[in-house]
Amino acid sequence: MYALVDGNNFYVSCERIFRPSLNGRPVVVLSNNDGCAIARSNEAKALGIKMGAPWFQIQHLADEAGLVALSANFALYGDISDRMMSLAAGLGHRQEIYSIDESFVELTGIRGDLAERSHKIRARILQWVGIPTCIGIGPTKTLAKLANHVAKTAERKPGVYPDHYAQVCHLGALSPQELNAVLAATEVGEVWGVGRRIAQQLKDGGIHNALDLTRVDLATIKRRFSVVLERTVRELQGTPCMALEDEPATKQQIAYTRSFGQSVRRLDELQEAVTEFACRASEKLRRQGSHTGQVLVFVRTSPFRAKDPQYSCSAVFPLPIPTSDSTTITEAALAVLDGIYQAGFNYAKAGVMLLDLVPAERHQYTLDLDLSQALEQGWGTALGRRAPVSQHVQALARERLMGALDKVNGRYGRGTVMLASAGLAGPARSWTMRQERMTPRYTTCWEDLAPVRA
DNA sequence: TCTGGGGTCCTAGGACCC
DNA sequence: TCTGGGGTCCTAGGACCC
Repeated sequence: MYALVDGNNFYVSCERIFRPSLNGRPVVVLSNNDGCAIARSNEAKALGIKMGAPWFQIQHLADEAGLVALSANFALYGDISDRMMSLAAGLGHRQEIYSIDESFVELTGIRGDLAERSHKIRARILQWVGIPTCIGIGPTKTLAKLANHVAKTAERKPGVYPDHYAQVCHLGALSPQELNAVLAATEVGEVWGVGRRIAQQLKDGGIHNALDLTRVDLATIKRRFSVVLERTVRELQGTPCMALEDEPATKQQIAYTRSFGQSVRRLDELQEAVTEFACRASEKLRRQGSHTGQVLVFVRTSPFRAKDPQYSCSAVFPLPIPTSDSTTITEAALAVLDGIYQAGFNYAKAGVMLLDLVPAERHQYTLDLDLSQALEQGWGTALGRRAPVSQHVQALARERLMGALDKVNGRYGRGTVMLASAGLAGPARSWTMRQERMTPRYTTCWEDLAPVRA
């Protein structure tokens, strides 16, 4: 049996902890660049604001309906998430942190009334951290997800499901008739793993709700769609196909991409941005203990500016020796940028992606063969050659330099030490993000600590 | 004027190999 | 006239997730 613990309207709830005056009001949290709504309070949803709605299209609601918009404050959300996760873990023995606001908890071996236990954990998270959550329980992860959807919907929209499923819903405790009623009341597109495209195709085929989906022919689903959807159907039928993954998997690629605060035309500005992005991606790479073998850079104009000439291009720089060194990665990224940059466009976005990741401890040395030597003296001699000792010493020194860089930036703040080609902070960096409604980093920064009045 | 970021997995098709 | 069978690897694109 699995539980899924999910923070309600998570980013908005984080903001409300430190600003209780936002309770009861329509609130949205905006994406980077204050571009569009990525989290909405129930009141904002009631105003008809859709997920991903561009801010400039809903801005009028600020005056008309008291809508409050805030810039995304990921330092705050990450810290609140850690606190919520540690309490949610108390529900069972093993936990998989699935996203910033969701975790699966395995309930195998837990005795007693699971729903009652969940209500207690829920109350604790609300009181100790300040985040309202919903908990769904089911025999598979897909059913736990569905139960969570039921718990949330029963709380927010009365009438769809029985009221007592609100906040905590335990599908494993239902009779077959009750379970079928829940599945029948759930649109097929709400099932985890069924997106917009597949939902439409299923509906065209007469499969409208989750109950319909449990009754399809597995072989047909596999043939017409994929093994992925087949797995979803099995899970919906109660057969576990997805295990709990409590060890976070090492990433296979690492990206740092951003839209610019305003469009950028000049190469030197793009060079600044790409330097910064390459360094940030390299930091992430070192944090997970990997080296990269390929650096990809892309630039593109905005598809929303239909009148602008459009351009989008990317290219890869293969590194002869995998590395996590910021300067090497940046040099590679800038070389790619030189190759793909075209003058005369309004660039809206760029990114650096690190591919072909390998564990840092797996060293790879260049073969450095001298072919003529090999032919004259045999392969053994040629392979026996070693790169000069100085090269290894240099590599070691670089590693320590990067370690020191990360430590300094970790302690004194990001950007304390950086590569000069990233440009100096200030108005000169025209490409930096717009964040005009940012709240303080209440829990992760001394200067931003909330004052308490007597 | 103004539209996010970061991932994963699967599949089909082509290149290539024996 | 008539041209096999089986396999791997890589890439691009599509679908999904939050």
